[in-house]
Amino acid sequence: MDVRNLCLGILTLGDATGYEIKKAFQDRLNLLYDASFGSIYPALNKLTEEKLVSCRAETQTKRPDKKVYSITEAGKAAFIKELQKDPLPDKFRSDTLATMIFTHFLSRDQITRMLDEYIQYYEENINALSTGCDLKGSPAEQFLCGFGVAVRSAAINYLKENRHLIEAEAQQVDTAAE
Amino acid sequence: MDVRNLCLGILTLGDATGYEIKKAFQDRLNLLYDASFGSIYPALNKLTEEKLVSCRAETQTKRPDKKVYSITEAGKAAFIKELQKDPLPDKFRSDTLATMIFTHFLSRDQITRMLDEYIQYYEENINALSTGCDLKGSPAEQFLCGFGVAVRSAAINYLKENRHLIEAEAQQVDTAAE
DNA sequence: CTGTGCATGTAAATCGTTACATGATTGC
DNA sequence: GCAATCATGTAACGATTTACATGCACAG
Repeated sequence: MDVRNLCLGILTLGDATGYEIKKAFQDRLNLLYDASFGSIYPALNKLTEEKLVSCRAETQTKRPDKKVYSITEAGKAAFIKELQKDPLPDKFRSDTLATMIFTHFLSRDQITRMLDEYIQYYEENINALSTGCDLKGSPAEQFLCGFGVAVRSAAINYLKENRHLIEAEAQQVDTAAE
Repeated sequence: MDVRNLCLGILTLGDATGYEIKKAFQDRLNLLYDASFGSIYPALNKLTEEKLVSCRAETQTKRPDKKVYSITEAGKAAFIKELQKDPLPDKFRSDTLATMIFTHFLSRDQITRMLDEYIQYYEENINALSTGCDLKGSPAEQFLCGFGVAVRSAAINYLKENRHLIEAEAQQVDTAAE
């Protein structure tokens, strides 16, 4: 699923402008996928060319003109076909966790700070998910929200309960260096 | 942290060939970062140019020649400097979860199959982590392993306990369609 | 006799972000 | 006055993957 197909998917939920699609990426696909204007607008132009979406211009007096996109029947069919494909495996990349392999090069304070910030980062994630999903959203979206919260809560718990394992290690290094 | 710096980091743990570094990505950075030969070899050549690693050729009779890389003092310093930087935020992208937003386009069987495969995928992840981290590895690596297992276990639990939320939804659609 | 492991590398293609370009409006 | 929101787009750049190119050894 690339930006192109996700734009198509978002348009199955209702007409939208490129700007609104970008917001949908932030709201509905929150923490799951992000896309910049630099990828959304070209995708939308290409989809229009291929007749998978149609576009009507709305002139506005006090704002720049809008281009409102709607998915076509052909677009809907293409998207449903895309959904049939086997999903690609998840991709996860964490700078913080990769750094932790090399904690022996860091001071205890640095490790502590890194862990604190990582925990805080996950807590912010949870807040963003909770406020974004309370009440509003389809059952599927609530399910996904709950998933995000469950996984991040587990991460926080693990970090809090086991951080001493790598902090203690650094302590020893500090002591040994004296 | 790009491939370049991770190669440097892996070389702080001992000399290695490009081929062995690739394996280290799979073993030590398992599920955290992957890199292909197409990125490792050019990175190693560049690092050699910059004198951050040194390279000695080992001719082998029954195998192609090896190039064994060692990190230099300058390389070690550069890597430690890199570690001081604020880590970039995590990146997570899941095709499967993104697909789930659009479960209303899928049949109940498809949803069930997708969930089964996703759970199985996480279970395989956990097996890979467990076998890879039992006994061997530094405390930091064991900590990371434990983290991976904790997070994935939570994911599996959530999926098992809440899958009915999106499966039930599909049921209703099927029934309504009759 | 076929697949897997060892071993290195290049070039093209992919997919995306960042920065740039433009400009009005509204809230603090 | 300054930041944020609305609104669209292009071009350059970046990082990495994929496919290609080559080749021997060993196990099943």
